[in-house]
Amino acid sequence: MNIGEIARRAGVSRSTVSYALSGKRPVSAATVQRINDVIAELGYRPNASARALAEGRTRTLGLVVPPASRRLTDVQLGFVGSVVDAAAAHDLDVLLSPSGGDHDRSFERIVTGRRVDGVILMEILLEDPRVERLSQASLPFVTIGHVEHPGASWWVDVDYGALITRCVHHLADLGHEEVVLINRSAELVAAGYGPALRSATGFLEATAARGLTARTVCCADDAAAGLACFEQLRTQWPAVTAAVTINEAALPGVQRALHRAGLEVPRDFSLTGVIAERLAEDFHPPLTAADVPAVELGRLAVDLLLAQIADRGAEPRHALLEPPISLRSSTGARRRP
Amino acid sequence: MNIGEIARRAGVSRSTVSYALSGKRPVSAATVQRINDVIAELGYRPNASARALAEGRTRTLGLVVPPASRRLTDVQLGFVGSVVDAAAAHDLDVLLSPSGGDHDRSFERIVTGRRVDGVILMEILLEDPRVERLSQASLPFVTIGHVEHPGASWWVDVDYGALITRCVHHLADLGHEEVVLINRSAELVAAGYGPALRSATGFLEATAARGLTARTVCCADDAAAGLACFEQLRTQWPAVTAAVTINEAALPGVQRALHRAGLEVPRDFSLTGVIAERLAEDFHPPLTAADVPAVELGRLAVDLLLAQIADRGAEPRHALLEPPISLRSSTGARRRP
DNA sequence: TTGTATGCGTTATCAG
DNA sequence: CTGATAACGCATACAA
Repeated sequence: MNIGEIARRAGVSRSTVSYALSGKRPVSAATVQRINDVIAELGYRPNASARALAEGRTRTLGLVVPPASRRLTDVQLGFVGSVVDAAAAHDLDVLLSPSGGDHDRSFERIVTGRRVDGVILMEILLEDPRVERLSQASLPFVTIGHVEHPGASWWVDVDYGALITRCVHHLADLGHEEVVLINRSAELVAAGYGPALRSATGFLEATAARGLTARTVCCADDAAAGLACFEQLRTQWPAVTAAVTINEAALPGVQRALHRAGLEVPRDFSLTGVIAERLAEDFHPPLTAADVPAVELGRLAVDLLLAQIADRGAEPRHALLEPPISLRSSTGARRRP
Repeated sequence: MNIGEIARRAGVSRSTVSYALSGKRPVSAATVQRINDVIAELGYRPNASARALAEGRTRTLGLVVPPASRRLTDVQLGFVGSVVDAAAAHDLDVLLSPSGGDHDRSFERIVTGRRVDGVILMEILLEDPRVERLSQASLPFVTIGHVEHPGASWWVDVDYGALITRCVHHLADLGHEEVVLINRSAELVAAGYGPALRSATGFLEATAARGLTARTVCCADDAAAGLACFEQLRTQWPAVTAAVTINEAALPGVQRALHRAGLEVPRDFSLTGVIAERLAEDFHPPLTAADVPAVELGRLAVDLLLAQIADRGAEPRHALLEPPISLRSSTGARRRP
């Protein structure tokens, strides 16, 4: 079932069928009608590989995701979903590539096999070899997150530093004097994971600026770690009255630790941070937090990538989002002892 | 950068390069060496579209997922991750297609555009038009979940009916006499979602067999619904002392409702069901439940699909998994009033 | 408005 | 062991 067969049955040449389908050349109404009838009857669709070969583009976007072994967070899941949906809205398909670190077969296939017209890279490190690789491959790409020295590259990100700073000011305004940052895991920090490092920096600067005592703790991405982590920090720094966090997966454990310690939020303890909207609302009480606009970021990444593909010489663009903090019910004035 | 360029620089013909790469014809060691040097120097990789066109296969698998608007549950996320990883282990890429219901452009592209060698379909309904569509397209496919009359099709699934039955027997053995099934949403039930319907059937049969009073309630897939749902069922059927659930997303709400009602698990109330392992362990106390082996199901689906692609005339195969119930701490003897 | 011819980059068949 | 050359199915420049 190919274009030749359709042409034969419709009594026209193959190019006429092609042009009738693409509309890139006028075709008489009667001919179009006949062709469409045959196509409808046989359920014909152009072979994607042949079209890609002839056209020089695949109508496919690559999405590089962390391997399944590292569980996806809610925010990451939001990225994937919105990228796929945004691409579908443009009639583009999405090819998934699970990529861990260095020499990844799947990643190499994507980069160098001309399987995709462009790539969206998520969960990158401050120094990420994959960004280098894509640059020299001269394949259009957009990163969700930005490397330390983005130079002339395309990216979208959330300004973790600014958001954490806002959280700290909010707590300071409420009278808190000793606060803790519950960060992502020590491994991620050591590997150079941007959100973790930029949050830490923002936290230290903001607490210094407001004269607060700052504590920082790294916490693995699961509930058990959240529980252990919180209990430890309570015994180590009993004067801490508020926490800022970017660790979504630890929240259920933090919740349990608060309950177990008999702390009521926000009366006895304030909690805020940068968290996916759904999780912030699932918390009890709902978290005052900056909601990561994962869906918007994903859509934006697709938009930028398409702009870059359409005009490969275009000036690099980026977007650094700074969503407002949603005031819910998890922060309050520090209770004087 | 194509195979002709490599051939030219290596001083051989294009076919020799092709055979050196595929190994489908003997090539002298010296020639292979020379070719590999050139390839390494230029970083050449065969064009995937051209190869697919010539070879008649794409080395790509299609994965049909629910659209992002419907949030993925933990179990579904497990499917996606394990399918992608299993495919990568076979050097296959995965093309994602978000597909809601009937005539979906993305789904049609996949099915009829020869973009993939086979398809894995997840979250299907008991009567699913997409299964029909794939059948008549004679494209190899495997479903995660099975339609009502699977006939001669390939699928993998968890035996929800059997697992729920086991949960009921477990509760009956502990002396519970009035139990409730917290099912997925009413919309899913109405649409004919297999796990929801098979769980309901298994629940009713098992409770009848053991002479228990059975209650059933549908609950939307979020924490707020879980909370509302649980409070409602407590007032409506105050004699209920245990619940069975397959609704992961409602669990945080159920947890809060239990706490708010002052019920201690398992002393005052028992809770069990079919739940992703991670969520079962995150619950407080950890849930006695049948862990959905999402990773194994995904891997199995890929294996079956590859078997089908390798031998398209093969006898259809399927796998109905019945994982054991992990005894944790959320079920106990009914407390006599 | 339509038809012919060529190229896209590989694989695979047929000759040597 | 290696080289020409014909598919694969489509898009498009060139002719009419």
